[in-house]
Amino acid sequence: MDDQAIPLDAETKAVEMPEDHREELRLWLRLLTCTTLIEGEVRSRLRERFDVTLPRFDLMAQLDKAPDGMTLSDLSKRMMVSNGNLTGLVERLVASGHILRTASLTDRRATVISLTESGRGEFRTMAAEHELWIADLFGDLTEKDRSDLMRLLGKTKLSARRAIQGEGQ
Amino acid sequence: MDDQAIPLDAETKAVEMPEDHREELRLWLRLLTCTTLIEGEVRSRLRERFDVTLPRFDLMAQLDKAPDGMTLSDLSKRMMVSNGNLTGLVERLVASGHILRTASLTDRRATVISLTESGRGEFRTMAAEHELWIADLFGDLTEKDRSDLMRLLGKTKLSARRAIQGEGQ
DNA sequence: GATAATTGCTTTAAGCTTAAAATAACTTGG
DNA sequence: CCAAGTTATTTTAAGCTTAAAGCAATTATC
Repeated sequence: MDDQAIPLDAETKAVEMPEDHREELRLWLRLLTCTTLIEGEVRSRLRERFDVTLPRFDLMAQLDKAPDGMTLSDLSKRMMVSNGNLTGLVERLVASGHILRTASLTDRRATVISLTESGRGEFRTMAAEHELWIADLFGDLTEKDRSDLMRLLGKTKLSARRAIQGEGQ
Repeated sequence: MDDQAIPLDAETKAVEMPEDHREELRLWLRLLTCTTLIEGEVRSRLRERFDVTLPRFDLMAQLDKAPDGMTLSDLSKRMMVSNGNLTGLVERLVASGHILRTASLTDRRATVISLTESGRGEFRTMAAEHELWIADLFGDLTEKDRSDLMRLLGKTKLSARRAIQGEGQ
């Protein structure tokens, strides 16, 4: 920690100098800005157009991909939200008739959640329009931009997972 | 909606066929996943390490960049959150001694928010460590990856803004 | 088969977030 | 000046979100 009087050569500097990571920070902030911007717009359009919240839409989107339903734990992992969060969300969606709870046949702790007929219908209608919004929001990117971005985000995802997994050691 | 018997050539198809935009949708979901993943990790480290929430940290980060303080409206725009949201957040940060409210000299409606001495000190300590976390989370990306990603996200940001601005017409 | 550890879910308390409505202060155009 | 419109902020109601604690059911281990 105490700086020696002896001057450091470039190589030593590269190793010893505390690098600044402002570039990564700016990258993170831009990533966050993009997401917040798009998410906010989608949220507001879902509300205006269908009077539905984003979390509700997200939950239904997961269920639409699982014709036989999913347990709360599966949903929790897929949606990356806490278990307790889902309890309330599911409650409200059951109350509004969009989803159904059934006791699991194989595990008496678990409940299986699935879309009702009308829930699925409503979701599909919203999803079709939602897809167009997304296409428009990303509309100025070329095909190549999109595939490059996809690849780089894939790499980012892996990097983050590595950093997160690695910490517990 | 009724399909004609006459087969469409490729060009006509490209124009008339309702394109599917699953690619853009997957891109959006991946963007969201990356952000959620990183944001969740940062949130949890801030809590464990400094017992502070992400919104509090974000607010202080804005203030640290504005030595003379900012009004609530400025903060609201920068942080992309609602005005009402800030009222409560600011209240709690004042209560904990991190920030200060002063009446604006030029506008009696407005209040100027700024960091206290200790608030700034605490923030800088957290920010230094936070920067290392981010560097680590993005650590598997090369210099080129990062600059490519930065550029593509910049393009995405502009595209989204265009789509959002354009809607009001 | 009994004990221990894990898993699935709910509850709780606290805080975050939004949209919408309300209040107060400022600005602008006659 | 003054009415009309805008801007800065707060309040409200509803819902979202998390972490942590707790309970019940399952799985693993001996």
